[in-house]
Amino acid sequence: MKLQQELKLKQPLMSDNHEALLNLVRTSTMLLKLSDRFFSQFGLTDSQFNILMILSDYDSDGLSQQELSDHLIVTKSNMVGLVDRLEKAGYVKRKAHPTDRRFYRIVLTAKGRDVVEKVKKSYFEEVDRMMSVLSDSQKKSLIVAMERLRQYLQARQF
Amino acid sequence: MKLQQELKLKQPLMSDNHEALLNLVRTSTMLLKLSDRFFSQFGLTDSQFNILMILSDYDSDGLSQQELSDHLIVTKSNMVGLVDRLEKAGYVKRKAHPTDRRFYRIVLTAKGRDVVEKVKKSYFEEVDRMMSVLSDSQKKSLIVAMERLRQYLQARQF
DNA sequence: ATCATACAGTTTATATGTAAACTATCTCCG
DNA sequence: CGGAGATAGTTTACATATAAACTGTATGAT
Repeated sequence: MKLQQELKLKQPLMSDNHEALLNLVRTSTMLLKLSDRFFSQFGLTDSQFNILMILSDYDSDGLSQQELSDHLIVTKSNMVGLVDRLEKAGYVKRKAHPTDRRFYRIVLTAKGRDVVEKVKKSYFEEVDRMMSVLSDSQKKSLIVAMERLRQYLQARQF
Repeated sequence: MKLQQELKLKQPLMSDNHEALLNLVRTSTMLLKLSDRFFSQFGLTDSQFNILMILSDYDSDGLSQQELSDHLIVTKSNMVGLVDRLEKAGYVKRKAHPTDRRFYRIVLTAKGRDVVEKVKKSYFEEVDRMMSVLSDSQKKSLIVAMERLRQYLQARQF
């Protein structure tokens, strides 16, 4: 649906730029809510799943909380609570760094590895269902445009 | 930048669908953070600005908290705090509905109208700067794809 | 050697967001 | 009329997110 209708605005949107940005943000919000609802079946949140996914890619070495924060682009203060809850649920462990006592190494437990393997599969099926309405070329153009935009925003230090 | 590098993943992403979704969400998050940082200059948040924008489109009649929730796709329980803070800042007022005592009508104060007019102009300039790297046809394709995706997700009741 | 500086993690205060249970009010139907 | 159900807003409990101030640890330069 057109954004002007969705927002029930009396006046048309200001510019293509604003319309593109709002469409982007609004669609992303929708996808995030649907993902979160999907993960709630498994007692997980979107953020928690993403952390488990990244850890499963690194496995035995683990990552520090700071490194996890960098991957997910969240503050390290936010990561404290995220890891707390995952640890409480038994999915990850804080292991002491062998030489540097400032660090933890966050690693998946066996339980955590099981959960992420189970959820990963059905989440990707859900993603396929959600995104199936876009053509291959629409998806490719979208990826190119998003990469270009992020590249630009980073380079210009917005 | 490619997502696989950004996420420092050892393994490539699962599918075009997942790559498209992650690009979308990640770029949106970035734009939201930049917008929020922009609004913080004026002591506002992104959500607060959006509410003021919608109210300025409706003006004297105002909207109920439920209607505002519907516009912004947030729960009515969330709207309570948002309106509380805007009221405390003196930007909006809760006016009693003339006939139905369950409702408020949320209206802009003079101060609220001033703020939104001032911020709106420079925000749209900021949006133009942020989005300027995309070509007109990229923006148009993006808008079309996002509308199509939202339409589909709504129709399929995901 | 020690002292300044940098770095990892935590805490606190604040904002946004959800779901579920609650209160107050309204409306409609028998 | 009067009660059942719908509706608007609130509260509570929780998760996520930031910024800023803090603690503890490591490192490097003088």
